[in-house]
Amino acid sequence: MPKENTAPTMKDVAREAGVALGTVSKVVNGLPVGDSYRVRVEEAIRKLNYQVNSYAQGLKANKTYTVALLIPNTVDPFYAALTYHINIALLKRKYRMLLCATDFDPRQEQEYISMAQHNKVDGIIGLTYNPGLVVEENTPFIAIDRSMGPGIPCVACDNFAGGQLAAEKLADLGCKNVAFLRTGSALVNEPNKRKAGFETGCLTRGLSYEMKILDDADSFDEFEAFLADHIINGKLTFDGIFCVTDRLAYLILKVLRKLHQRVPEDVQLIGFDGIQSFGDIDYHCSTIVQPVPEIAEMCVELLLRENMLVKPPLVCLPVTYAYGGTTREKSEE
Amino acid sequence: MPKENTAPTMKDVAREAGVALGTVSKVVNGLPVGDSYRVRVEEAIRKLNYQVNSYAQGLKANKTYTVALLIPNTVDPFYAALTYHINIALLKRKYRMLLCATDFDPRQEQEYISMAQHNKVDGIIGLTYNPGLVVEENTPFIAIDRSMGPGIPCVACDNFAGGQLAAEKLADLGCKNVAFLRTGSALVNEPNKRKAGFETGCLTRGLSYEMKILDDADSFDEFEAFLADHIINGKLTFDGIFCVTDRLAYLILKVLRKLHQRVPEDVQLIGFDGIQSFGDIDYHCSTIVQPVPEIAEMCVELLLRENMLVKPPLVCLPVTYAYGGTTREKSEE
DNA sequence: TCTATTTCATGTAACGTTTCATATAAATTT
DNA sequence: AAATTTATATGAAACGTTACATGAAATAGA
Repeated sequence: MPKENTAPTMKDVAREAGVALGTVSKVVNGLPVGDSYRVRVEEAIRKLNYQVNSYAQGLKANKTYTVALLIPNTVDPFYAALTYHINIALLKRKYRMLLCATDFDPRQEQEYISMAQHNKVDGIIGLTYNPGLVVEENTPFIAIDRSMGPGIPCVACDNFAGGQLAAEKLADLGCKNVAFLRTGSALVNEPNKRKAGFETGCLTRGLSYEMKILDDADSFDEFEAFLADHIINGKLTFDGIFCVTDRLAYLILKVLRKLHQRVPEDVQLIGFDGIQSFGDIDYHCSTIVQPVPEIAEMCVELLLRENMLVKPPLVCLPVTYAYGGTTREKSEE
Repeated sequence: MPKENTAPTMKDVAREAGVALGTVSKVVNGLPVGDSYRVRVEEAIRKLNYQVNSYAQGLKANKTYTVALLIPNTVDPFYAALTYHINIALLKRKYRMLLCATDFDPRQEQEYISMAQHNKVDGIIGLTYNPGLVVEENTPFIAIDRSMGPGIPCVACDNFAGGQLAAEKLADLGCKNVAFLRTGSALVNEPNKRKAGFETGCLTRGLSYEMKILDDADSFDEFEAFLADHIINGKLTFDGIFCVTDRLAYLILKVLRKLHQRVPEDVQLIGFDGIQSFGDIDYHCSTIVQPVPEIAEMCVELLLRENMLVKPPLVCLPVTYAYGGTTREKSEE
């Protein structure tokens, strides 16, 4: 009779089915077992409502079936979307996700990484900004949006192509004079290629352009000063602006409103990331959309891939453009 | 000499320090040990960079040090905020969080709950809407925003007081004729008290009011029809609107704009939840703010409380009002 | 100085799995 | 029909902990 008030164990199943412990283990793991045995064991499992204890499995196998997600927070919509899709991709493979919100704190980032060496997680998917972060080459680590060094794959959207696409869109929509706006000093990360891509797009399409880069994030005033400087006779000299993130686009939209510039009539605005209001209602702005579900799937696939000898240093996934009200659309596209 | 390529175990520490296994265990768990032993063990721990294997601990103690969070997704900003703060509260107590995104699917909700009975998690914090959900009385479960039955505590903000506060604010700001708008058919949940609270507030302050409740979420057209019906000579008969969520307020704001009603000049709008753009920039609308960090802390505290005999059926946490641009403020408040 | 008592480190068993060497029964060969 | 091979179920050991019974050393009492 199974013990009171406790989940049934393999031993209980073995007793119930009248077979040996090892036989139950084989059935549970899909290894070859005589049919009559298999049937009896399966019946006992159903009767007792048995489920394997994956912590005991992990102890034996020296695996934890847990992957840590290192991410600043889950409140920023882009991080939230990544968290959601990575969680789904992991659960699909019977892995748990240990959520490690680092709040951009280098100390916490390093601490969580040291966990991996201690076999507390089987691997890490990390979106980090701390330039001094040390990840040893043999650590099972997948970096998002940043190359961490040899042997550590990086997954990102095609940031260069995204920048280029933004320039082309603005050109298609009739812009002549455009600007690129950026904040953040994280020069180590892939998203910096957005600038280069935009520049290339502008050159290809003959757009005249200007670049404005600030170290501080959310520095409303400085951008206001910059844009105010480019107003002649009440009219902005730019007819198109590409912001490095949707978050920045949100701020710039407010700046433009304050400066009495109409969007998209006077100036068209394109952001980057594909953030949606309340997670799903509509796009904050016209934007270059990152393929978040695909990025998530790729991170998990790479991390759990058996043959880790084949480690691509960088995987770029394609971006798309989405209309979000801050551009003048030619047609229904 | 410790084994190659493997995290050091207690055995390694014991060998290094020249003490018995049990002594190391005691040191690790802060149990009384002779000073000379403690020093040697601590030194060995530092030298080998040892960390306990909490899966082995859990196996022994029949605990997993893991709590499941059942939540529809992490993309909706309110869910994202809860996820973030619950994660922090759990990590603070050395517990892991298993994120279970249910996507509102009753099958998944029930499946994750059955996990708890199988000792795969030590407890569950759940934000669910499925009315048929079965949670047995002895299950360690804390429900958010919904009473699940006897023995299952519910944590929520003070929804009634929130509704009342919204009515009072609108009255303070000079409204005479107000409306309450709501979507969603989840009549089982605590947030329904927002309506009763608002009604009470209106009666107390002598506001005339109207209630509009739709089953479908996000039914832009129906609300547009409703509000259009209340426009006389181009002017809305309401001078104040209370929306059951910030999400709905976002939609209503669009409806009002379409109907050429100015906010807050013609009509003032108050939402509920305290959602901020991009997680932290500014409030979407003037709103009743839920104390999300406190809700998270309370859920975790209740779930992990030793003496679970003292199970309060319902814990209400206080709400506050925040200005978010959709109300006419008298002063700097 | 010798026994009685206390103190505290030791080492073994157990938690729920998996794996592997062993044993048993069936199938094949001669 | 006896001997050999093959197939496959069995059960013990091990994974890294904790808890408890054991025993050795140190202190106190006479």
